[in-house]
Amino acid sequence: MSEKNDVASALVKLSFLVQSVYAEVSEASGLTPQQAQLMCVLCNQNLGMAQLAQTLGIEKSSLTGLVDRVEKLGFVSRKVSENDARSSIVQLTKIGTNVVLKFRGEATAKLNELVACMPKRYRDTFTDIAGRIVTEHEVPAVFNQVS
Amino acid sequence: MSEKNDVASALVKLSFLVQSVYAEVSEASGLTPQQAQLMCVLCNQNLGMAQLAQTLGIEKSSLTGLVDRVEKLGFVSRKVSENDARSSIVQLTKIGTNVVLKFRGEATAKLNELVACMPKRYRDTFTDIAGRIVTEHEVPAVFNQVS
DNA sequence: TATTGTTATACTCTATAACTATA
DNA sequence: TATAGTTATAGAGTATAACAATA
Repeated sequence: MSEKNDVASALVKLSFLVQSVYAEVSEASGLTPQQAQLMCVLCNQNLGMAQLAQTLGIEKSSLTGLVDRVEKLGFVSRKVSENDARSSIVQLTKIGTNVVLKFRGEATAKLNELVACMPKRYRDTFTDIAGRIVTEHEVPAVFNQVS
Repeated sequence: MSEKNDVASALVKLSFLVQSVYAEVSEASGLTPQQAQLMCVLCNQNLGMAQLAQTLGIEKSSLTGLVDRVEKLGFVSRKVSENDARSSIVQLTKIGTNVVLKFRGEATAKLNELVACMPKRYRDTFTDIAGRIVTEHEVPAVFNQVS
């Protein structure tokens, strides 16, 4: 008995497929997926380490090294908060902004290719349903808009 | 301009949501996601290290440690191939089989919950479309059937 | 000589616990 | 005392390069 019609199986396979695209495009930008995710979060907002860790769903101590490495690449920088001398605000650099925009563009293109084989009507339906699923659950910020 | 209707964005968010469920259920079984994936692949077939590495998309040298750790947990075992003395065949142990079946059951349940809020008609449509997407692309084996 | 698998080494990501500095 | 962030330490996952054993 095949399970091609099993929702769970479809979700898992699809998610691994998308993750592989995400990883591939990250690498093409010289980033790990986690670094790309970090930079995507910072597209919209400059955040302190604590907020950033919470947004990414990792410990502050884990974030320290992650930011260190991306900072060493020159894509983000820390600045001391004006309101609170304890707080480090992390922000994209000029180069970092370009890198993440390129990343987002390429990822979007590759993901669109993934569904390009389907009729538009199907794509719209799929997008609608997928959108409903994610809006009804807590989803980590991973692909923020530059708005 | 919101991008709720953007396919790429929906795909990424959905994939991270599914990955978080996969990770959560793995942990509940005392496994890392990679260990769970390894065991899922072995549900259907006993494989040599080279084939297993290829299936998982990692280097043989990376697989050595991964199998070591799962073997230490008692969930898989290596046996020398009868045809080729160089080859180690990896197989699930009795306990390992129970663990992976439990993992699969819980993951399936949690993933079904994810779409439980949607009318059946929508779920079926979504499953159909997602199934088409993955069948038209190379998807790593991550949720094999026990058949 | 080619293939199978392991070892050595290095790096990224992650967590927990302990710490410093500031509020 | 509580919060922001870092450091120390440990372990998992990964890759590359070099190696041993077998085909």
